[in-house]
Amino acid sequence: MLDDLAAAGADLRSDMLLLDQQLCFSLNAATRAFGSVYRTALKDLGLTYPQYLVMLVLWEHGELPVKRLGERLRLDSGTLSPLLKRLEATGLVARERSPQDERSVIVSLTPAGRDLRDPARAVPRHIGAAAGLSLAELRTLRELLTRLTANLDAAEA
Amino acid sequence: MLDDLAAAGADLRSDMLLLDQQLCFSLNAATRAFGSVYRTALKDLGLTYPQYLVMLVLWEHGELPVKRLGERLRLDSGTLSPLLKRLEATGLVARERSPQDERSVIVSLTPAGRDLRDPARAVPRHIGAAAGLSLAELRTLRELLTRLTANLDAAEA
DNA sequence: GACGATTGAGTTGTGCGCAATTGAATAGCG
DNA sequence: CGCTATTCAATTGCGCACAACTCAATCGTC
Repeated sequence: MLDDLAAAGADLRSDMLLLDQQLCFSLNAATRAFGSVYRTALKDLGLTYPQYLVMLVLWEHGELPVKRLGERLRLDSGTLSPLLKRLEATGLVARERSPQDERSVIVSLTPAGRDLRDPARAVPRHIGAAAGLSLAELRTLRELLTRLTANLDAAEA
Repeated sequence: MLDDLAAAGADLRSDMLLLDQQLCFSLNAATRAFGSVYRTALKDLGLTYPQYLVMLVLWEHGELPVKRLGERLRLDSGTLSPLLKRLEATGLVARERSPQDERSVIVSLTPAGRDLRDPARAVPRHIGAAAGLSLAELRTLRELLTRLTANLDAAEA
């Protein structure tokens, strides 16, 4: 089959297959390598990588319901609920039912959670250096990943 | 410090910080979106996404020790051992101690595992279509991810 | 206002990912 | 040869991710 296509001079499709397979390897490897560097960088802050991502959103937005947090991070309540309980247990975050809609839970920063923002500023600097890619390359990478995610999510639905 | 740089007309560094933060979001989102599409595509085969990655390596190499499998996939025995036990339980894979070196375990395909390769060929085609990126873009993406991983791993060590 | 449908969090169960540890087999050095 | 150090797989413990489900609150329609 591969020979047939090669013989036809159009191995574009088989290239696509190989690339896709290689892409799933490299995407997974990159995510875990990224996570690994973040993990060591976040160790002093007492945060895991996913917890740090949640804190980033909260530092940006101040407070918001679990639903919005999940949309922003592409995570559902099955993941967020226990994670937020842990963040609450460490005193970084507060959770309370919205008075307007008793179904939703508003997640907000405690003073300790806000105070963590400053020491956390060192983290992306460290990662940026370790990544070793140019600004243009990082931009390209982010843009491709964003489009890939949008396309995949659209195809899924 | 950020102000100093901005005053110098070079917010390249702060751009880097923002980009890095956005990159960790998009990288995570993309990985999970990818995994989600693979999950549904692999449902009929009875494989999870990580199990599929293991099978890909085995389909390519025939058989190899757990160590090599882990190097190829950037996974350690803590992840692979239970995963391989599950693949063994479903009858796709066999595990046996190497006679040359009793420490290492050789993982090989059973006939059922080999037979799964043909129906599995439909999977990357489906993902490639859902990705919605050009061949050139996929190539660029893979290349950037590979370099990113290499750089991060080097920085980690 | 009553009621079925929908929405938002939470829980449970399964599997992945990693750090830390264990234990057995091998390699290397004196 | 004997002893230590290293290597490899497996295990344990913890946290993340997701599917499936529960339950309460809200919305829509009548």
